[in-house]
Amino acid sequence: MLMPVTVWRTPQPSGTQGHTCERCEVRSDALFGALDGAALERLHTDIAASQLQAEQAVYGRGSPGVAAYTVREGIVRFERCTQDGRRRIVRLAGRGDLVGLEAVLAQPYAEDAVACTPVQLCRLPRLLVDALAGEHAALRQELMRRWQRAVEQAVAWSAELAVGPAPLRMLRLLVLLQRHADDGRVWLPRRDQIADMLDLTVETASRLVSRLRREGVITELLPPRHMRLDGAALVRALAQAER
Amino acid sequence: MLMPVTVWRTPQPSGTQGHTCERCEVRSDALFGALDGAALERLHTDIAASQLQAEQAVYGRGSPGVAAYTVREGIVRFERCTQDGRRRIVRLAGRGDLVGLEAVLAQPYAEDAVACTPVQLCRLPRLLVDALAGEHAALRQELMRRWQRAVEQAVAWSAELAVGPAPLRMLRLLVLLQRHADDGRVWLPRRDQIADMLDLTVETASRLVSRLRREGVITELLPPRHMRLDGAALVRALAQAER
DNA sequence: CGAGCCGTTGAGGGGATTCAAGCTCAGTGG
DNA sequence: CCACTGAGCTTGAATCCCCTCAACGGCTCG
Repeated sequence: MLMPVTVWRTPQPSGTQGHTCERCEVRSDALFGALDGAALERLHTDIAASQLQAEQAVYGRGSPGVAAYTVREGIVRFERCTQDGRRRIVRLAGRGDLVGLEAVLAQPYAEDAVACTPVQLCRLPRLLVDALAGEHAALRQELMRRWQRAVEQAVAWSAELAVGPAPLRMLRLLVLLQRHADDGRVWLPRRDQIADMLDLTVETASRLVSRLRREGVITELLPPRHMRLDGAALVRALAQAER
Repeated sequence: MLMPVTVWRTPQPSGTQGHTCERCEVRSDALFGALDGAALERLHTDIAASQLQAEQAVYGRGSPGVAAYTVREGIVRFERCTQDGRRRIVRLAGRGDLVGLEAVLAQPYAEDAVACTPVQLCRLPRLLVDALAGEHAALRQELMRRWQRAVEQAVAWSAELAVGPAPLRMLRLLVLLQRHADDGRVWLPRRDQIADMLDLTVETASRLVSRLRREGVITELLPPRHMRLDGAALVRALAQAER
């Protein structure tokens, strides 16, 4: 099943292989930011950069974890199904985030990971990460920090997006999406995706978006799935909704 | 503020210091299960066992993380406050779980951790864990596994307990509590705590418990905060609620 | 006893869902 | 060219679930 290519402002990668980790634009955020030049030199020949279109899978729940991925550009979502078969979106990852950490433990992936926008990734094979972690204590430290961050994001998701009245949850989602903004253009999920993030029905999600559009908080852009956010109006709406 | 001591069936520790990690009843589940006898010997003189009453704090959000804790007995909850000041319970830990992992990274604790029942803990100072982790790769591996488990539990909480109709969420909570059962006696949280776990009001929580009691799923025991669960009835109720 | 905490139950209202219809837009094939 | 189709989104009306507000009972403790 092939998805239509949505136009999205992403810098083109110089190739699937030819970038150097030393000059990586997300190096300071990324896992290997902790390493020195020599280790990086050895490293970047083993790392493959890949690019995915929106709605393509990064990996699937249950498949053997052979690599983790650094998100260089774009947004990735984590999906899971409840026991009664309804899909739930449980977390988002953006630029600089590390996804599929369980691969480092040689465990199968715990969730489905899917690209929300066109996405650029760096593939970090387990064996490579293992080898480097054996030598570099700083890398081990950084790995553990990543895990801790994942815990905090998961907890924040359930403490912020899963509770309270629907309009408030929607506003909090907008705040989160704004953090992944690309030069003022913010990703606006499809209505059924919003519904699966906030535990709503498509209809309610649609009503909420419509209201925010009328109030000027959201301005939908072309192509679809893009918006501009009025930060001030968002803050105002939040302050009012939290009372 | 001192809490009344509720009677709860817990094996008494032999002392605050004198246990040997080698014979620890949770060793196979615990962090240091990965270590050999010699390392354990050196270890157990540095580890302090402590006992908390129900509702006593293990640690508080923001305070400097100087130690992680292994739960030897009892249940610990993690609390957090939303921006609008309402309390939320975001996760539970039980026998064999490791809490306060962020201390290993010398980070402040991310949440409040509070004993739900009388609790026995082993205190693992950061410096000790750091030192051992430097020497033993197996321990590092186990630490990372713990982090991964924490992520999965946090995700499961928001995917299972935070979504769907209230009766269903309540039943799923019972399933979770059952896993922490102590010889058939299951901890039954106070109504306001149930409310903070499932994002309900106290009244709704009370109504749900009452209904389950009438239906025979729950039998409340003395002293308060104890119950017996009818597993078969629970499964039946779940099957019906998930349709 | 009175006060306060914890739990329970009822009545009423509001917010989200359900059910239903209709819209726009892109792709398809006559 | 245009009818037809399906996906995504929107809107309305009716229903239902959970919240709000309120009162009350049991219990412990000062």
